[in-house]
Amino acid sequence: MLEELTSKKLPRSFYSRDVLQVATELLNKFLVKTIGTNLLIGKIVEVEAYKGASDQAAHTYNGKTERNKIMFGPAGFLYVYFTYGMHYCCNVVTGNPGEGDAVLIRGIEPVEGLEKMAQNRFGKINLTALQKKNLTNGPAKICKAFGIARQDNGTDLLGSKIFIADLMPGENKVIHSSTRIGIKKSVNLPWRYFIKDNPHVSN
DNA sequence: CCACGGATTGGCT
DNA sequence: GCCAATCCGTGGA
Repeated sequence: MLEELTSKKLPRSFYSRDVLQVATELLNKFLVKTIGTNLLIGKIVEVEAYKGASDQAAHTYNGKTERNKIMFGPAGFLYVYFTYGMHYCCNVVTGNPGEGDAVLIRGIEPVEGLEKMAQNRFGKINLTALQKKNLTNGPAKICKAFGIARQDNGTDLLGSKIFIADLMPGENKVIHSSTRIGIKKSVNLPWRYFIKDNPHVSN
């Protein structure tokens, strides 16, 4: 299982492209986190692109700081930030070093490791229908379920700890786009992408 | 040095 | 539908 996943790991060249291109192509890919011999796997069904130079909503818009420096680094690394005093969200860095572009992962369909995700999110295994629906349909929920936090900021997605794999190449689902959620600047940019009718899309 | 508010969530009205 | 929770990075003084 892990060997097959590893063989389908996305290469650096996948991430080193325009952020909008990477964002749309991250849909239907599989986020993998290894915890010892256990695996957490989920299909990415909703993302948002943030583009440092031209996007006032991007954390990198006003230049490099201690907090956002990973976003200014090379593509294929994880940018994890802490917000609202209690939540973590994770992004995939794209493009060229110095650009400050990244894709926020906002919605995931659980595939493997359901019990571990449930335990991480709600502290129990048997979930109500509502809890199942709310397991990974939001950026901070995903981080909680996957156990992604501060210590994972700057993780190389070409390593073995956290990576993204193309398990079902050619799968052709309908992709929609819209404006982004929860921001107050650059509100009109249509840089949110999601798989139509998938129940694990937020909102 | 300090005040502000955020790429959110969940609980209560 | 509304709002509190809860922290720390950021930017202005």
